[in-house]
Amino acid sequence: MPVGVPWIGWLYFKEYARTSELIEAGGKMERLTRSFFARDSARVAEDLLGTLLVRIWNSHRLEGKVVETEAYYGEKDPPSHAASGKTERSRIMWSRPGLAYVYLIYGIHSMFNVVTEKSDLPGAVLIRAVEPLKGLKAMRKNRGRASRRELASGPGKLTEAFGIGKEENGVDLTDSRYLWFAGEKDLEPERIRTTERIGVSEAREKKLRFLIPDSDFTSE
DNA sequence: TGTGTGATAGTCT
DNA sequence: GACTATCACACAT
Repeated sequence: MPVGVPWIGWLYFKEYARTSELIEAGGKMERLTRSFFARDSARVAEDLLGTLLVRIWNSHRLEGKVVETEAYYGEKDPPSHAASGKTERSRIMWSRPGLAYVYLIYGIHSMFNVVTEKSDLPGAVLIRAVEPLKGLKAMRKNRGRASRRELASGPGKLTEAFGIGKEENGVDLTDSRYLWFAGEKDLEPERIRTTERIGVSEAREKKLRFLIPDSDFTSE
């Protein structure tokens, strides 16, 4: 047997144990389950505010409080990727609720969404900003020397800080060891402001952007 | 700069 | 006609 094999096994075990340790570090927060996401997109977007985005990245546990989201629907929602039917990229919006939908915009920025609604009904919620709580050092490794406010106060910044890219597309957030949402059983409902979505030219009348108005960590 | 779309052209049958 | 490949172009949660 090659000398390297036991080493690789040992490293793998160490990494597994370290990840398990990081997963356990959540305290009283419980992972959000499929039924949470299998609802109307706007309700999910609203209820995600105040929950925790948890990411295990490079043996670090990163946490951020969700402070800004946007809801997207299907055929009758022109700005949605699902509006023009299934494509190679957007087909995941029809899949199981609770999966991550990550796509590239402007060829550079990854956008992190979670699939909503019942299976076969397209829908998603874009996570637009989080308040960095844990793992700020690791986030700065990804983002450079950014202030706490600047680390994740926008959809592209957030994915960069949390190391979320196209590899995370299709990840089951109700099941993954590396990426999920968590919330307390009876989370105080947040004070919420609704506005029109950012960067959409159609369906402006729909107020489908949700944010915590007194947070310093939204994209405004 | 990746993705989707529409135009055009080529191949199969 | 059906299907595929290539390309130019517009535009982007």
